[in-house]
Amino acid sequence: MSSGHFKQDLFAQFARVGKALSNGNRLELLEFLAQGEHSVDALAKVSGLSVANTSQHLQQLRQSGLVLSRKEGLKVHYRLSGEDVVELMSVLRRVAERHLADVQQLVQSYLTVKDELEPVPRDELLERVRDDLVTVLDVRPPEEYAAGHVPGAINVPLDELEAHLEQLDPGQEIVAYCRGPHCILAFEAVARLREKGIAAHRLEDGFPEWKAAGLPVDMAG
Amino acid sequence: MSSGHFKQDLFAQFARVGKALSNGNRLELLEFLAQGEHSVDALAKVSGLSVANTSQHLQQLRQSGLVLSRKEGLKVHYRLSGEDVVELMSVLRRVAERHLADVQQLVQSYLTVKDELEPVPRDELLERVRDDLVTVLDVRPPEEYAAGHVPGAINVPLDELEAHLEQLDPGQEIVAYCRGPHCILAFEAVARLREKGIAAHRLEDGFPEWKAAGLPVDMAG
DNA sequence: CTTTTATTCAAGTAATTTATTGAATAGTTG
DNA sequence: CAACTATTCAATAAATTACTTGAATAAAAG
Repeated sequence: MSSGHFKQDLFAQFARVGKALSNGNRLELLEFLAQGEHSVDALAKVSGLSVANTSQHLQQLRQSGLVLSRKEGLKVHYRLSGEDVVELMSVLRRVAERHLADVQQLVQSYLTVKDELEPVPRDELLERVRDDLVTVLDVRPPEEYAAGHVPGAINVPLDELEAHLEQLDPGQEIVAYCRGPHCILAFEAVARLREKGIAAHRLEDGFPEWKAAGLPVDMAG
Repeated sequence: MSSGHFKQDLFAQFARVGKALSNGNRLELLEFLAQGEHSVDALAKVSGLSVANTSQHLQQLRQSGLVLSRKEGLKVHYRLSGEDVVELMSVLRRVAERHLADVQQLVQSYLTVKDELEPVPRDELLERVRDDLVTVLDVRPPEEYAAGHVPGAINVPLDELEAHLEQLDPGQEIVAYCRGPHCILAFEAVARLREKGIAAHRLEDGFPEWKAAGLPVDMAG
């Protein structure tokens, strides 16, 4: 049993997962799936890809083991195959951010205020939520909020931020989060709140990382 | 500043790292690099690839930020750009093993004894080493052992195992490790030792994971 | 049973990737 | 400086990937 091929076969299998991560559009689809289950055409809409193309990418993801699908009536719903996929994406992000100058440049030019925002670590937020010291804002679309959110968080999509300003306790600190560590929505929300003189911070990562860390999650209402 | 392209640009960058992981030969090179620094032709030899091909793969890995290089005389030495790359490989492995049936099958058919070996977790080994309760065997080639190993470990390449048998305290438990969680050397060593009636176990992962976890490491001698 | 909707399939094209080969470069050694 | 060694570069062929287009399914609704 020449085990000489074993190593190569095994690495070839690992490479299947690597291949799934080798395309930007697939990574974007994975980030949407990390927010919760989505149908093919919902994913096609948010990603801006054609339906056929989206379907093909999703099938590749399924073959690589990163997602699972479920048919319900006309629709096919895709979801991540486990929380470990969120962890894989997180580590991929971190490695890229640490070792690729282009990523550092992109983050700097689009998320300029990054350093000034003093992001709040997950555990710290959890404590402050328990002690009722902060108002937590979920700035994602309502569907994603409904599929799961940080306990006690209020869903305020970015374009409704101004309308909700008056309902917020101006004395209490605000922490905003969205899809992930590089999601601009939370950055933008914090920037706008600070313009109004409100003490606002950003959660270090987004909801998927919160959930993957095993922290408590609220659904729907 | 239409930030609409930001997300796509960012994911395209992350995909550069994914691309680096999308080829089995590159993953094998990364595993060798996780044992320590290596020159191009050393990597070409161990991987069985042509020198030119190896060089090109290494350049791709460098462009993706996963490895760094250093020229010394005629030789160019490549190394991982950080311990986070080891973590990325670990998570990739774990995800593939958990969600790809083909991987489970491969592991089962080549590492059949896997379940019987009762792998020892890192922290547990560290304790037992401190209390001098175990003999630790590093079954990798001498060069890799020299570049770093578990403190107190004895370097016994697999083909010298029989010769060293008599030097081992038959009463004391043995823990063997090699390059990583799927490296056959340690599996093989444990199997042979057990045939001789010696109590032997396998370290859960290999040396790179031990080092990446921040546990103590000995060099050379 | 026809129409509509959501998804997949199949075919085709352009672009990219992998590995091979032989030449080019840079540093070392006799 | 001529010969040698380690690495990279450049050109190529074969295979794979990404996306588009239009047709094929399959379930639901009229």
